[in-house]
Amino acid sequence: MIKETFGEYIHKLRTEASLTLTKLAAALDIDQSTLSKIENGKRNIPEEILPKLADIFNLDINQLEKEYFSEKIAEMIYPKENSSEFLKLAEQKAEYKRLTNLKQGKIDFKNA
Amino acid sequence: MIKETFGEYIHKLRTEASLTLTKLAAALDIDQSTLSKIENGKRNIPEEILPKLADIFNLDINQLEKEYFSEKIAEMIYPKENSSEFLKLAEQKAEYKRLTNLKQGKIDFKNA
DNA sequence: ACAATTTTGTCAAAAATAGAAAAAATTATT
DNA sequence: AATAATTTTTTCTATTTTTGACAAAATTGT
Repeated sequence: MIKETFGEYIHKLRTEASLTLTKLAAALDIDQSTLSKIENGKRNIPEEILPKLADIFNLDINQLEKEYFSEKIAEMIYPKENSSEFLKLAEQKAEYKRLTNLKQGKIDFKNA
Repeated sequence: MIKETFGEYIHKLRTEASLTLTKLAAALDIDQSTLSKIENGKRNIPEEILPKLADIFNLDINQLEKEYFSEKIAEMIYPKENSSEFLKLAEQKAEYKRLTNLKQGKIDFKNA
C-alpha cells in the first residue's frame, strides 16, 4: 500500500523520474496547473489518467486502481469512529448486489 | 443489515406504515415524485432526510447512517472482483488518514 | 538576479444534480 | 368496468458542481 495520498504518490513518481509538471501533464494530456492541483489534493483525479500513469511509470494497473478507489472510500469513512463496521456492511451489500444483479444478467465483470 | 437497497427499505417502511408517497414526502419535505424516484433508485438520497426518517419511523439514526453510507460504498465496489481487497486497503488508508489528521489537529470526531 | 518550475486565483464552459409540475401508467375500490 | 387514488415517468428550468485554460504570484534552483 502507498502511504501517501494518491496525489502525493503521483508527485513522488514524477519527481523520482525527474519530470516537470509540464512534461508529465503533457503526457497525461491535462493542463499543468491541473496536475499541480491533483498532486496537492485540490482537484479530482480523473480516472482516465490511471492507464497512462501505469504506462509511463511501469505500474500494475490493477494495483493502481485499487489504490485509487480505496482512497475514495477512505476519504468517505475516515471521520467515522467505527469505520470497520461500515466496511463490513458494505462488503455484504456488495456481495448481495452482485448476486441479485447476476440473476438479472445486468452486469458483466470483464472490466471489473 | 437490511437486504434491500436503501430506497427499497424506505418503500418498505412507508408501505408498512400505510403512508402514501404524498404523505411521507410532505413529512420529509421533498416532492412526492422525488420520493418515488428515491424509492426506485433513480435519484440520490439526500442525507438530510435520514434524521427525519429516523424520527418518523423510530429508527436508530446511527444504524440508518451506517446503512446509507455502506450502500454508497457497495455501489462503488460491487463490480470489482476482489472487492474485499479494496475494502481492506480502504480501511488502512482511513486509519492512516485519521492518524495524520489527528497530528495536525484537523478533525474532530464529535459528529462521526 | 535570472530562469525554471510550481502553485494559486479567476473566469467561462460544460456537466451533473435538483425541484417542480403535469402526463402517463398502475393499482385499488365501488 | 368505471372511477378514484396512488405511483411512476417525463419534461423543463434553475442551481450547483466540476472542468479546462490562462495568467499572475510564489517558490525554488542556478
